[in-house]
Amino acid sequence: MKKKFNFIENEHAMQALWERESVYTYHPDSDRPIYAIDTPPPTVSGSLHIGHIFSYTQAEMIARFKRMQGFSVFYPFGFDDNGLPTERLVEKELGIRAADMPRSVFTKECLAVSGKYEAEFKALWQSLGFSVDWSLEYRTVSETAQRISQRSFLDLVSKGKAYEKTSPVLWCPHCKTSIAQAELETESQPSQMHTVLFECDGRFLEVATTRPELLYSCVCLFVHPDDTRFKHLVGKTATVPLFGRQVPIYTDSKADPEKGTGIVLCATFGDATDAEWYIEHQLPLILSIQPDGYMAPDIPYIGGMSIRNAREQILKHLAECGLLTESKDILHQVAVHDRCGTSAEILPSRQWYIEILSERERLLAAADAINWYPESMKKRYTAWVENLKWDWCISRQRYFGVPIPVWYCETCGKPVFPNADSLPINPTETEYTGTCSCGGTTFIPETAVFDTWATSSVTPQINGLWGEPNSRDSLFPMTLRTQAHEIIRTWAFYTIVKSLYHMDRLPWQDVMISGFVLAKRGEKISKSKGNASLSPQMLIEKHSADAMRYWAAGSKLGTDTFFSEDALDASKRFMTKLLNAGQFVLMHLEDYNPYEAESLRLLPIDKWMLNRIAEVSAEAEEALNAYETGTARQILDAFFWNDLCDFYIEFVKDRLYKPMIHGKSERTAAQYTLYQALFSTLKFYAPYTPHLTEYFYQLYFRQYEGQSSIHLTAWPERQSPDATLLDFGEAIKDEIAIVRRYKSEHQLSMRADMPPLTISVAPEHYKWFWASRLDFLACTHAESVEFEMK
RNA sequence: GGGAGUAUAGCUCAGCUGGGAGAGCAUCUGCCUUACAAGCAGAGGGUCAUAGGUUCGAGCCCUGUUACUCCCACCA
Repeated sequence: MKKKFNFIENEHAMQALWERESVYTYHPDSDRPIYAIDTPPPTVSGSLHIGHIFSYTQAEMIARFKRMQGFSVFYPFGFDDNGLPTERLVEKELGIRAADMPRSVFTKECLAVSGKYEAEFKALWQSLGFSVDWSLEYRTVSETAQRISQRSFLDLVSKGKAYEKTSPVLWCPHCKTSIAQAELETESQPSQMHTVLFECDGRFLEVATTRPELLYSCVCLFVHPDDTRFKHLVGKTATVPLFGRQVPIYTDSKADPEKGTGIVLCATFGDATDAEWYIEHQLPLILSIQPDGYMAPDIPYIGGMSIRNAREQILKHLAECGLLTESKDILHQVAVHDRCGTSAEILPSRQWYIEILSERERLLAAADAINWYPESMKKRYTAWVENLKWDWCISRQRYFGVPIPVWYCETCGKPVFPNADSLPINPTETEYTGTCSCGGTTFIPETAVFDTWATSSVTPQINGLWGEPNSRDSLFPMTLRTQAHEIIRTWAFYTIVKSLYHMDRLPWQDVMISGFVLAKRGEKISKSKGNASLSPQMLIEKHSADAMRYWAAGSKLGTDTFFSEDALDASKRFMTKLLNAGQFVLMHLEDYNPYEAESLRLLPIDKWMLNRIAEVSAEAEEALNAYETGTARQILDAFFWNDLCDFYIEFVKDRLYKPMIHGKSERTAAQYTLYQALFSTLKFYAPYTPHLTEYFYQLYFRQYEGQSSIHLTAWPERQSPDATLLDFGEAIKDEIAIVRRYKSEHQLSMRADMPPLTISVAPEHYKWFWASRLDFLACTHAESVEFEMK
């Protein structure tokens, strides 16, 4: 009895083999063309989920394919383990708060926790059989990455692209840090629209607001310049309810006559428009909300309260004074911080920015110079760039991150920067020893850190060790960036910005954008939403890595998909089929030696099979060159299942078993063809199911083919196939199908005898049919067969 | 409100530059066929969301409509 094949044990064995033989090591001195992949370093913010497998596996298959195409593949892996996401993970996991301890202590905890998760991540990728060269692994918190990140910053400062200013900035009161426009998410929340009464010329003005707690910060009212209802008010002043202050009434075209009462109050700051007005109309600054999310202590009625309490309290007072005329329930779209879900506020503070608004045209042109796969993803990028409203704020008032290498002169406030050779540097730990241009010698260190994107946007430079003594300049520009579509506006965008500024060139040639795995209609699987019930580790242990990979390759690039365990049945079915087919072929190759190639006399059907391989190779290659793993898999599945298993093997089976009838050299011809067919099939599927294909390679093909792994062999030749021969194959398949249908319809066994057959064939196929008659008879169990020309 | 995507068999989806409507799963009917019953051979099943248009010809191109999804904007 044959022992049942254990796919999972085989996977462990093959992974050990790959490591032992350093199959995936990148050879910088190779004379092959380089194919460099800018792999996404997953954010260390929790465990990985099925969506990661989906998108990373699609990219991994490309790495394997490109290797077989003859490229020297640079396939690194990294972890993005600094910044707010990691902080939040650590705070949650350890039950601590960064603010409660010295930064050095907290940093130590972060390194430990992220290190633990990274080991988990790495184990997962390895258990999926990723062909990564792990010696190229990087962490964005590593010294080298920090040095490159700081070098990036200093380069931008020197080029005038990075600047600091005090101005209204998006602020998360929960995380107590500035945030970037890209970090906002919109959330629907129930709220109320309140109408409050201002007073002007002894009459009441109705003004609608959703944020009455900001009345204290009201600095003016706006009406639309064309709004005739309020023309008489323009230029006058109104009295803020409860607080009694006089504020001017101005016009601005952004005041929408249709919204609210047509009169809008401007507070510093209720929303982004307020911030714009503040700058455009040079309004005074009256702050209500503090960085910690509480109201300033000196505000009457609501000082020191939380925003929520302040709102209730102020409404109570307004109502008591008869200054509140209406409160209407509405569903409100609120901008929240994507990491914590807290409503973002706008506060003035000193932050560092990277200039992007002024370079819009250049950033748009960059999109045209990059190949987007699928093409439509480019529009997401251009739409984002066209709608930018703020320069990119890169500073964060947080703890665990790359320090911003800046001190400020105590005398004049001017920023000063470290020497390039002192990087990485932490200004809170190292004093600035120079002298300011104003003569000042005392300096205050910047305590903020870079946003995580400020560092992850230089992954091409980190991979290429930009500016380091051992830099790998030959990697630029990288060939391929792979990522999911949700971070086009962040990671892809910021990476392009940085490469253009630093090197005046694009970071990569191609971008491959994968879709998401959705849990149910429209819902994204993510750890924060708690629906990642199926852990990748468990699925791999239960179903095998190859099964997961085969599934991940199934959908069209860029489109979202659903996952259910049932979908893995198709994977298992395929793997069993490949296992059986492989074992069958090898059984018949036991007495075959490819080196003893006597003068081969291939039958037409054998030649057809070889031509089909060439054809399939070309078609699949074309799909894979466009990063369409799903399309390629369909082509391969049709070939393997229909042409090889159901047709060719059945057709030549008798020849293999009965050389006394068919002839010895005819049997060898079938063996030769099966050798080529199985080997090619294994190569075709090597990117998809690397473990199972490697199994057969090691078991049999390695002794003849030389390479230590199937993954170092070349993609099957794609010499142009003979079209007439391909037609002949289809014709003979049709004839076999007719016989099979006849038997099926008459409820006969496939081995049931058939009466004499007469087949009419195309003249150009006649001699090939004739040469195939013995195979044909055996396959159909017909008593005899005649071929006549059509 | 702006942009993008999707709509094809009961389910999940593929259909490239316009000419045959397809695959897997599910259902049904057969078949123990010296690799595989986790298989094989078949069958049924679709007005290709909808209304128009272009064309000799439209799932595919154009316009409108509807539904769903995603991204962005919208906090008066």
